[in-house]
Amino acid sequence: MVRSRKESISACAARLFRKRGYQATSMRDIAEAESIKAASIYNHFKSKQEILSSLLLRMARLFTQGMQTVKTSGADPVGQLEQLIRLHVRLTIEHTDAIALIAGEWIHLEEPHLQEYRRMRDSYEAEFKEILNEGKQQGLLRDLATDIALFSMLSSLRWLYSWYSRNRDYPAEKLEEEMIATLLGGIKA
Amino acid sequence: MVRSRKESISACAARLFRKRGYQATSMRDIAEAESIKAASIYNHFKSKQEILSSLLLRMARLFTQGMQTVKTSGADPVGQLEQLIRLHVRLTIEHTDAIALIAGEWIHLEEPHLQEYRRMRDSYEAEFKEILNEGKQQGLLRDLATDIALFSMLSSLRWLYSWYSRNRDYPAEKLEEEMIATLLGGIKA
DNA sequence: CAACAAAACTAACGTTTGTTAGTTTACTAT
DNA sequence: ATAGTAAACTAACAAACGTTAGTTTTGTTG
Repeated sequence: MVRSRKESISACAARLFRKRGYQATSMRDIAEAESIKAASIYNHFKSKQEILSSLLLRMARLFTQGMQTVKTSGADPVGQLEQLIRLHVRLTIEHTDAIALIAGEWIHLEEPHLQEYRRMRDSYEAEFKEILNEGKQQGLLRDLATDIALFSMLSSLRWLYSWYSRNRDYPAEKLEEEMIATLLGGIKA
Repeated sequence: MVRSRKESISACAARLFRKRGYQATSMRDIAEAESIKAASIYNHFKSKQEILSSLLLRMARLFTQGMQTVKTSGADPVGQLEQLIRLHVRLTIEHTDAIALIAGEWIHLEEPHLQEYRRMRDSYEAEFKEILNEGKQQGLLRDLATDIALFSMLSSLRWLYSWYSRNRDYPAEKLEEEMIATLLGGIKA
């Protein structure tokens, strides 16, 4: 499989943005890692900002699509939560660098990308919360402060990239099961 | 209570570093927010880097001291975990901006501060893990992958500042109890 | 082989940045 | 009052940044 120069720049930028931060990574840094000159990047991206926004919005779209799949799966709330955990684990493994940017680097998005990103993130979290509430209502989840449970789950899932980076040999399947046990074990009725 | 200019600059920088990131915050930004000129900051700090490192190392020291208090308290492992959760909640409430920097901005620390920060963080996490292992050994905690449970708890605690910023009116006492229920509920035997 | 487009290059621009040097103002202690 | 220190100021520099313009190389297509 041949990876286009554009994709290669994207992956490279994701790695550097993650390691040093968006602002601390210069176009010259990215170019050097690609063995080209900074000006050449502008044949593929119209700005540094576009590199960041394309990375973040792609991840946001993958999560949004994943949520749609889960909600139309017909599973009960607990089953849906399991599917969401698997979604996070898989995206984390497949896009470790890009997903790391979700934790902090999204603040460097400029308009109109920032608004779009926030909208998708907020929708995702709202739908996640809905599933938790439904589970509680159906008696499948024990009584708990929904927004604290939500924030707690999302924190762990958001941070997973960091743990996975230090444990790359951990089998995906096993990681999914452990995450489900850890995150759902405490809230199931 | 009079807050010295130095403390005022620290608090101001923490707020800006959190909002825009360390690299994206200029000395002129901090100065303007303090209604002084950038050069005047150098009467209180010898560099921008020193502002960041003083903020982060202070928080690291507070956590290290808290851990020491907990370990010498004589409580059983579950009691110690409860105390640690309370520690995180309190420090989060008292130092919301500075604690937010722990999530991502520490990567901008330069040597030798970076090494010192990492050492304290790693020690803290190792001692946290020890308590989990002891709890498991004493049959107080159910069987689980210790490092995944550890990472999951720390993720939630690290992210707490974000939730708290959107829910500043939530009573501290109640937040402590909810966090204990959510984080320990799933792992107690 | 000729023609064209894609993608690399060199060179330079205007800004912004952290920091320094030197000077002036404000406050405090004798 | 005066001396001395702390903390503000003005002015400037050298480096690094994102980006642009214009040119050359590379690769493909008729």
